[in-house]
Amino acid sequence: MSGIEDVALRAGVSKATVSRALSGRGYVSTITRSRVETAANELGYVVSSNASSLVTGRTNNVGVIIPVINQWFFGSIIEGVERALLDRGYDLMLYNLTKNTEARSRVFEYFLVRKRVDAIIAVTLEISPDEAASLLALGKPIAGIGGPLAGIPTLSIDDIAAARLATEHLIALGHTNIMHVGGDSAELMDFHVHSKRLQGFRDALGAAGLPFSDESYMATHFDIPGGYAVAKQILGDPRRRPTAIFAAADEVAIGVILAARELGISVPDDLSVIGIDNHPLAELFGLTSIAQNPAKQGEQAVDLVIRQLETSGWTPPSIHTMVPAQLVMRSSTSAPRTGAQR
Amino acid sequence: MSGIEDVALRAGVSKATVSRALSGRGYVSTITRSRVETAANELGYVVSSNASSLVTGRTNNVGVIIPVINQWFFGSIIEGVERALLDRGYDLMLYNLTKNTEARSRVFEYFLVRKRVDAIIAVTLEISPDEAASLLALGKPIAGIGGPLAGIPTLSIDDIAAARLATEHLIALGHTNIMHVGGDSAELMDFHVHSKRLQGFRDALGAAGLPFSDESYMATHFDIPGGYAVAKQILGDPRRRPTAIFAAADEVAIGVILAARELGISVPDDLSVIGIDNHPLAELFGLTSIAQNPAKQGEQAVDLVIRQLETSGWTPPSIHTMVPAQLVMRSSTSAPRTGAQR
DNA sequence: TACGATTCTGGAAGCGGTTGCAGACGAGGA
DNA sequence: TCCTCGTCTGCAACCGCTTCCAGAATCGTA
Repeated sequence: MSGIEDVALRAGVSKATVSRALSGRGYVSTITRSRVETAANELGYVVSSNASSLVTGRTNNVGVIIPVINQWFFGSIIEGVERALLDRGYDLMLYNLTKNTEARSRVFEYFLVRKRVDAIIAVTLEISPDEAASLLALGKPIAGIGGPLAGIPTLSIDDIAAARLATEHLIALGHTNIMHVGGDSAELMDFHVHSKRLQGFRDALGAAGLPFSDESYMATHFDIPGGYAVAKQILGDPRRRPTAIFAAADEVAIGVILAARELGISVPDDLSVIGIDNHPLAELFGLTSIAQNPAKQGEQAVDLVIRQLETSGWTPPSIHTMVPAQLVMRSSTSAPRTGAQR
Repeated sequence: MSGIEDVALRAGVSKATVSRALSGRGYVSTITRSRVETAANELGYVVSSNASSLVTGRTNNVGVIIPVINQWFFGSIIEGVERALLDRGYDLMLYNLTKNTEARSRVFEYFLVRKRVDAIIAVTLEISPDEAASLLALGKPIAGIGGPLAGIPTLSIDDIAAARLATEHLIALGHTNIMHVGGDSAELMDFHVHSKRLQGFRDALGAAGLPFSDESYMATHFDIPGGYAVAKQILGDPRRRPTAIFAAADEVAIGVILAARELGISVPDDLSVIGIDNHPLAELFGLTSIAQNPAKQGEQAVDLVIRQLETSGWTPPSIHTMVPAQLVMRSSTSAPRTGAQR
């Protein structure tokens, strides 16, 4: 474990020069720089980031707060964030913020405060005003992925538009009896997502002059079993059965398809299904979907905070950025069977 | 941003005493301690972990190296590790080590070296001897989840026994024509897993006097589409069709079930299917499985490294620990249709 | 009452870097 | 030739905490 002093000795220069040579700051002649570099290599020297941080005030760490890890959307975000951070030489500190208030407050009151991160990325966090305030109070660059967050620059697809797009696709195919299966507000995901996708659904129906009633919408868990369970209910009664279902997430849509198959309901002949996400399993189920790219959103969030960190005075151009989402057509949607409904 | 000096002033004591009071090390009278504590609270003081680390040499960070994030098994491990670490006051630094050699060597040569972590947890890493050596050379506590790793204490289920258990379950039901669908060695997962599960399968067949041939085994991607694709091939030819399939992971098994359903093959009447993991989706598909608990394995790995960190001289009792795995019976396995075979 | 053992506290020396400052040097312009 | 300016380097002062050491106060016991 050699220190900077050893390198200085071996290179025949002072600590200050070693520091300048290795960090690339200040004047160092090329000859000296290379002497220092070889000395450092020979000794296997590597700067103590602690000592360095202590004086510079920079940790080269970014904290990531995320409500779930084990779900495609969130896992992809982490992957994107991790890759982007490491590319830029930053380390990623992961905080899994579950609803469990004990662990939760600990993150806010203990972990985030200790001057260990330069910036924070908050992922679809349903946080209280108090918590948002305490994040802001840290005075560090923050970016969020997900719905608008008080005072924090965020990034997400336009959930309303995506839901409208999905619904319009069904309407364009000729469907008039469409149901929406959305997320349960008790879930960990930012509630904005659920309400916005419902909103987009309603908007599209309204624009097409189609009615919306309590029967047009059901909430469930945001996963395959959730979609399956609710579809079993919805599809059980043939008289009320819609000709199309817009699920707020692909996992839910896949659950719907599985339930339909079990009930002998043909997709898309008897029932069209569309989801949002373009989940890796969508291909296998031929699921039509609205594609979004969480890994890329993660990278963009990293951009947002790193840019604030590295170009002083820079602030994000807008408080909420919408990233694009497009329709990916597959075989789970088609025109309704003629005469089946109306 | 008040420092320890400010607290000392306000409490009317020296920096040394503040340090002792707040860290709980050394003698401090209760009255002084409480004065220091209120002063610290009033100022919103929190120690600079950098400064602290610099002198103590401890960072209170643990690095986690993991090949994939977005898969149930790996996501669960991260969740377990994260929870356990935060419980003990450690932060988690995440390194996603993909096959991509560029990013990979960067982790080994740059990130792990910088004295930023006290210990390392390596998850089912297929690492080269060089890489293993460079990990060991850090001189830090290490624990691994997955197959034996040269010189590194590891932790996993007994893959051979688990595979044997699964196969024996099928044999006990009366199956004699059993196929195994395993992982592709090109996958990111530690290759030991694949070969061991195959080994357990062969052992069980052998013990029951059943033949094993090249036709008894196929490899595929370790996910639902992988299982689906290979099952389409296997089940396509009725004459060669086995009465039971042991899939090396539940995701693969679910792919098999989906393929069987599409081909009109009844599970379990025409085909029994068993997997390993007890994946959350196993319930939905009625999948019989060998249950393991990756989150708990994560916690145990944390135990292993933290214990080494906090009790000097302690080393793990054994180089490789086997954690239990039990059979969970559901509806995807049953006796073969009488007369269907043999 | 005396004395050693314990408890408590402050001074000061680091931990391993970074950076302001000043001096030395060579080059270009007046 | 002299002066100025840009380049290069070392000295030394920190960054904010921990801990060794020594001295003071308190306590228990002979």
